[in-house]
Amino acid sequence: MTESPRQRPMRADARRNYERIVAAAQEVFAVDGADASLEEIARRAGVGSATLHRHFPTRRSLLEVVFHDRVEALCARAREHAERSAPGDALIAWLRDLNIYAAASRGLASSLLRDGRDADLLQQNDDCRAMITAAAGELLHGAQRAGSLRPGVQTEDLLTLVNAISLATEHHGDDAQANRLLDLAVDGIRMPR
Amino acid sequence: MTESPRQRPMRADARRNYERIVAAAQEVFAVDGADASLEEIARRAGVGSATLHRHFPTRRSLLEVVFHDRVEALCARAREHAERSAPGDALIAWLRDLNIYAAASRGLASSLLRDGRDADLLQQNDDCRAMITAAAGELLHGAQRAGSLRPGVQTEDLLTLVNAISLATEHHGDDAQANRLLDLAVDGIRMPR
DNA sequence: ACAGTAACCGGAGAACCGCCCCATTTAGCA
DNA sequence: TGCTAAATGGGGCGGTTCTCCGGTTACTGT
Repeated sequence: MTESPRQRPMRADARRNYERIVAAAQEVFAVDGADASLEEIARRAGVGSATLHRHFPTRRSLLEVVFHDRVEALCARAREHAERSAPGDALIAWLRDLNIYAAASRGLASSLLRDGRDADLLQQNDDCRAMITAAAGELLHGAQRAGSLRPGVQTEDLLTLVNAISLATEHHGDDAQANRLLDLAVDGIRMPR
Repeated sequence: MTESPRQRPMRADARRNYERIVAAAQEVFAVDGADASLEEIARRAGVGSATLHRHFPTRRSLLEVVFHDRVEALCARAREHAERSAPGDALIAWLRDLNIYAAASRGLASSLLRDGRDADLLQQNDDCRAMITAAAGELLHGAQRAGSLRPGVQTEDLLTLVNAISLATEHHGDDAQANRLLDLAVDGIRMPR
């Protein structure tokens, strides 16, 4: 769905294969999670593995494209929450959305967020991460201005924490646990004094 | 260090290889993390890969043995905390220990905790997990009796949460972040009302 | 001391994986 | 229509986990 307009408009056959790969990846990732076999994706798309690797040099770049739309939807929800709810509630509600999304994506968000930093190959298409960070940052700012958050909470940390919860729970396939853990993190383990 | 006393006492050569493998695994896991190549471990131990797989049918069973000692030390610290500090503080302090331990172990605790549940092969040697759960459970009970914890906090959830933080941060190699995230989880994201 | 036997070993091989080279095909322009 | 640069994908390489099985070796009972 989302193509990258290079300098030249991309040849018709290239475009066709590109889209086939994305479609296949969508299916396979949904079933096997983000660590699915790229070979299998190529096979199902009916292209050689070399073609897949040419279009998507890294696994991450493929994930990026496959989930661009969903991430966009998620960010749209952030805006909705911001309009509908009080700043503090909006952030919390959206964190819940994010958690559900990540859990449903079988390690995807995890993979997207995880090596955002440690990928030395900077400046690779960080689209999804950037969008999520932006959405989170805005909600967080609002909540902070309204005084609904503990001071010193960083956007980066918040995202990593939610991501951590998804990472740890997705293997259990246990959505309820993911929600419990988020509640725990939101209100804290310790009794407020 | 820790051998499993089967029905028969294990032949001398078997014992020797077993220990060589554990020693090699210790080194290799420390360098490459919990997903290190088993082949490499066998190579370094000077045994065939079949021998490794006979002694340790799963990667997890190897990790189990390699980190038994460290986990024991960690549980000992739990007892120390329980004696020295107020129940609530003891738990929090120990969670910090656990977090540091997990971070230092390069994905080990993660791997140990992660598939504790989803491993269908029940009744495989769950030693480490059991020890940690027991230690955590005791501290948690104490803290709960003293009223220092929010009600409804489960041992399982607590461990998973700390584990999640380690999982998410270890790739950054950023201990400071791990600590910040734990603080966040302990006191909560939201302002107490 | 010396079998005999059961336990143990490890090389080789099957079935995967990601990644890349490069001879071949093909789309689009003139 | 014919030329050229772009795109393709089979097949190879080096890696993984895990298993089979013929050969070796440590223990045991006489």
